[in-house]
Amino acid sequence: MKLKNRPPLTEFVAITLRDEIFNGKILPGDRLVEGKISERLGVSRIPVREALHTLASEGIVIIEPRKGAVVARFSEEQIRELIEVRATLEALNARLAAERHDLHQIALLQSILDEGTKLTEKDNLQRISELNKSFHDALGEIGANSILREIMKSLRERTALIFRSRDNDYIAKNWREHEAILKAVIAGDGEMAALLASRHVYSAAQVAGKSD
Amino acid sequence: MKLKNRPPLTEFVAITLRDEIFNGKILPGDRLVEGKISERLGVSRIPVREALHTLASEGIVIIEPRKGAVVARFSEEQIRELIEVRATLEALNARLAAERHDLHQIALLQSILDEGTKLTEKDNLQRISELNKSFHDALGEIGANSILREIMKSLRERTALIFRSRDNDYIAKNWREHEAILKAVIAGDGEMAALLASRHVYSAAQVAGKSD
DNA sequence: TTGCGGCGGATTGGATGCAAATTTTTTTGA
DNA sequence: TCAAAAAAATTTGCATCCAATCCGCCGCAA
Repeated sequence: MKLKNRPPLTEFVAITLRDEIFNGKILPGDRLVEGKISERLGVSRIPVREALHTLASEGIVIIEPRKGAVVARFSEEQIRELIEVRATLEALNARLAAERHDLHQIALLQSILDEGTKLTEKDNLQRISELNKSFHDALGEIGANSILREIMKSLRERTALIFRSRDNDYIAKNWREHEAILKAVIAGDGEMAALLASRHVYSAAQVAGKSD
Repeated sequence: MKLKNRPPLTEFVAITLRDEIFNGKILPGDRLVEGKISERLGVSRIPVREALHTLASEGIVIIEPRKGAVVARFSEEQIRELIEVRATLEALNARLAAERHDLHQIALLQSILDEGTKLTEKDNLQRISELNKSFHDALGEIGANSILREIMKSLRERTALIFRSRDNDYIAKNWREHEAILKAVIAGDGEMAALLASRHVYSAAQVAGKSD
């Protein structure tokens, strides 16, 4: 079969920009000027415009009519709100995963967790960050609610934009919490899984937030 | 004097299409061809494309690269998922509203409900449908979580796309449930408000779903 | 100095045109 | 007769161009 399916430029632009935003090359509040970006990436403004629209729908950039696009900045209030919603949805997802109780997928989750637990000892931050995503992805797949998954993806992206700090203590704590959530899921204890997942979000937010 | 702040055409197109979709002029599964729409509305394809993207981000149309846009159709599975997520978030919002307990805004909500309760007796469907929206909007404002509000807007649009049937019994039942939710909010009983709001979603889904 | 109004560059909104891909129709071959 | 291949017609993706608008700068007057 032919693999002609060339990905649209707009997607390339969206991926590139998302990457630059999450890697800190473009900072919250920075303007995203269509002309500059199109020139830099060697495409016309059209795919850039569409990519900006896509990023806007994901909530990581804000477009104001006739003003242009800027990387989203979140007020303290919005951060609180984001956490609140995300905690609720992570809880829902964890509950669904626990109630579904698919042994095969749980095994996958367990393997991811095992690797992560080992890695916390030699702090390979890059790999752990990947595993962090894998953990959530897998949990989302088990929860098996595509609507939920889509919404949480957007919420995670936005929180990732806010919380970038990662120290070793945090990573270890993070994995202990993941482990606890997994155990509840394995045990089929939906209530517990939900509670832990919710607290996990608040806990992560607290670590990343202003130190007091 | 000067017509500043002229709304972008893309917005006009988006509103028009949304309207046509919700009024059944365009049905789920129908193709949305850029050229046809642009010709029909007397604009170029560019604003149409952007409008389609906007609708896609709201989940009411599906865009496949190089294939075009189609009004979203939902599988039984996706409907179940939609209800599940929406119930959880409506519950969260009701709880937040109850806990917030803003007397001024509660009065507004009460007035909306009073009108609705009267109207159920003379079944003015159009007005009631508007009030239904007002009720949810107001509750969302009291809940005061902008992130949540945005997500629920999208979820409600999608469920509205699915559940169109309205008979008088349903409307009366609907308002009784709204009333119960309101009372819980007024009493500041977050748990109860959450529970009722969640059940309300399932109840509405059941009425609208396949009759058994 | 400070506020105000207009001027010019920068930037977004929208139109048009064309190539590539997709869908539909027609033709062809068993 | 019908399925597969080829051709035609749609339709999308993208580039380029023009108009409308915004923003900062400057001069000017109070």
